[in-house]
Amino acid sequence: MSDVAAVKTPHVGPANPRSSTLAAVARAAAVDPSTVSRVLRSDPMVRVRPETRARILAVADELGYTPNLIARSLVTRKSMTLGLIIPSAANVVYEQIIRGAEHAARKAGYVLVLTESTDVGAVSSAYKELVLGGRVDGLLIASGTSRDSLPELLREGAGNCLILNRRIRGPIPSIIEDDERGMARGVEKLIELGHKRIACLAGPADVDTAARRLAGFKEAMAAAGLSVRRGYVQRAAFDEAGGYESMMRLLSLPSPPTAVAVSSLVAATGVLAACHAAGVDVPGYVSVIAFHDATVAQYLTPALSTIWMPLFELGEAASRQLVDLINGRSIPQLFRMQDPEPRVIERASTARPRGLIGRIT
Amino acid sequence: MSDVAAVKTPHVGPANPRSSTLAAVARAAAVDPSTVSRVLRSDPMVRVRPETRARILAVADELGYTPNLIARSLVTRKSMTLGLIIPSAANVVYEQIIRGAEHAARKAGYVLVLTESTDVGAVSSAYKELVLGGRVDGLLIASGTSRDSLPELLREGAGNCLILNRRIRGPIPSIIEDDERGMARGVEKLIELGHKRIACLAGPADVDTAARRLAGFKEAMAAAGLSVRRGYVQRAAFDEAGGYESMMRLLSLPSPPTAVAVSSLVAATGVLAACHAAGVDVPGYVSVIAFHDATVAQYLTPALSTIWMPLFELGEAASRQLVDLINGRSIPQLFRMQDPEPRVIERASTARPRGLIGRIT
DNA sequence: CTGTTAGCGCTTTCAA
DNA sequence: TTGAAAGCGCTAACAG
Repeated sequence: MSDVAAVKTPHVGPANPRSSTLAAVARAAAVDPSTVSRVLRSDPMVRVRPETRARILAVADELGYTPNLIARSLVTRKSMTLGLIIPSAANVVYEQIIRGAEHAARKAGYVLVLTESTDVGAVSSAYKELVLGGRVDGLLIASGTSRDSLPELLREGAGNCLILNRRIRGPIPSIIEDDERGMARGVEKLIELGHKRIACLAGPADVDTAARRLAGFKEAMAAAGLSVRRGYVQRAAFDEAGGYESMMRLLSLPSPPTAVAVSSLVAATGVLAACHAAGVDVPGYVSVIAFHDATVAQYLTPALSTIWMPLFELGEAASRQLVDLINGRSIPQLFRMQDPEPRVIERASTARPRGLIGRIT
Repeated sequence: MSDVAAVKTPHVGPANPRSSTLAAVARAAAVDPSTVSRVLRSDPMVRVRPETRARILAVADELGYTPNLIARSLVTRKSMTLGLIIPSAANVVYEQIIRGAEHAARKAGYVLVLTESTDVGAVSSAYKELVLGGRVDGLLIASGTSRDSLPELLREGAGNCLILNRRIRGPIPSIIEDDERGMARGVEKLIELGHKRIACLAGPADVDTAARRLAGFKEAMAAAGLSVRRGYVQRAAFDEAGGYESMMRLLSLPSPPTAVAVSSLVAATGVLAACHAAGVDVPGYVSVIAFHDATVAQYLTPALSTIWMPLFELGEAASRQLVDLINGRSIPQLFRMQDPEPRVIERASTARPRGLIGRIT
């Protein structure tokens, strides 16, 4: 009764904005903190008198109460947060994955946070900081470009991790697109148009997706009984400069291709630039098709034909599987997206080969 | 002595990967937890016997100890995390900001997490979840496109927030680029080339940056004694479609401009596409310059002249100021980046006006 | 239906 | 130089 005990600020520290506490709400509503906790989490299993609930809700609202998730995490041992590590957020391809992952995470009650890191070493420290530090319950790893470069830490059973859009040796499960099939669809379309001298502008040799897209190219060529000519497979970085240079090399070949399948949408921008610089007409002289689709494709000159892949769905599936993993359900070690299927979007950059123009219908 | 007390799992919950605890390290090193804490945070103020320190370090390493940041946050009341809310990570413009913000945050000992949200309502709930929930110490808000749309919550003194690249009425401080100056530089360049009939492809009327870029356009025109013709200011969304449609409208004018200053790099892609579709040569018939620079600009057809802005530096400054704010230092209510200065990067999309070709020099 | 009792893992006075 | 004790804000048994 005589204990006036004003609210004390125990540790000084900078004045961060802080919501009132659960205890304060309890006091004001004249109930026990545990009751407030039950009501506010609206645990449906728990029965509380409507009148009490109403009072608590009213007080909480009046006091502008927001639960301290840090405190909650400490006791529940879960943060209800998923982490996504990406090499670069600015890639139109990743954006679709991000949106899908975000969507599915939210649907499962999780928040998604992104961390950029090109550096594979950073992935390992992010794992320690985020997962072991308790800030996220699981990690989607879309970074670490090369096939075998994930550090030991991750290869030796880092829990609650999922490799996204990449297949890596080791115990961590992966979820990937059917890159082989996607690329094969694109090449088949080129073949269907009448092309025989088809080149592949493949990505870096040590990148898993690049390898699988190249495999799809080769499969489709072989299936049609077409041979891949010398110099028709060019390795290039997945960026504009890589596409530009590789295309220049292709054009300088004694007998250049009549069509090129490009492993990356960004690189394809460089390919078009190279053709323009070399005074080569697309698709008159050479057809171009790119892996992955995005809005920008239809605004390039000429509008770029693309291979649409289920990127949004990949992101969704990744979040769903990670949540399963976190909840102790078992998930496949390697999941390959099969649905919806890749499909070719024909725009202005593909046409019948130059040799055939005017000769066939 | 008889107490064998095996490690118990108090609450069941899914088996999240958990590092060993500080208490475990203390036990193994036969010291008090507080001593371990002191050593591991390597507080330089605190003096501990080298021998003890070494032992603790060794044990911690052996046990693979990673501090639980959640627990630490609960007591220190800081998460050492900064949040960045962006409308879309896929924009090349934001990428530069993100990198800068990340860089400065890390330098100050903070981790940066991104959250995508176009929806302005989501900004408000993110504030509650992240800042009030204690998950981040401060928030950089680059979202909320329209000038006045930030919800009440934010306008009435949300602490530890900084509006990034946007000026919004209300108590929250902002940090912006000198958009007026940047756009003016671009227009001056066009004027210098001899253009008089210059149009501005401005962004949406309710977006602050768009308004300021348009202001810069008008200033530069007025300063040169040039009038802005009817229909020469087009409003368009900051995307490819917006640029495309607006350029088409400009081209259908009775007397079309000889040069266009475009408020957005993404929209400029649409502008080039429109010119191509309309059979209009760039820069022969019309010159195009775009606000903001990125790698892709030099690979468009034709290579796009741009106005380079200090985006990386903007991100850096934003993080720095937010950290200051968090630490109780005062920061300017409105900070306008002045350094480094905007500069025009001339590429192939700008040239002397068609009327002057062959007539001057 | 609600209160009591213990902590989650860490930091931080205050003593020794 | 180190230990003891208290507690951050919340949840989750277990009683009542």
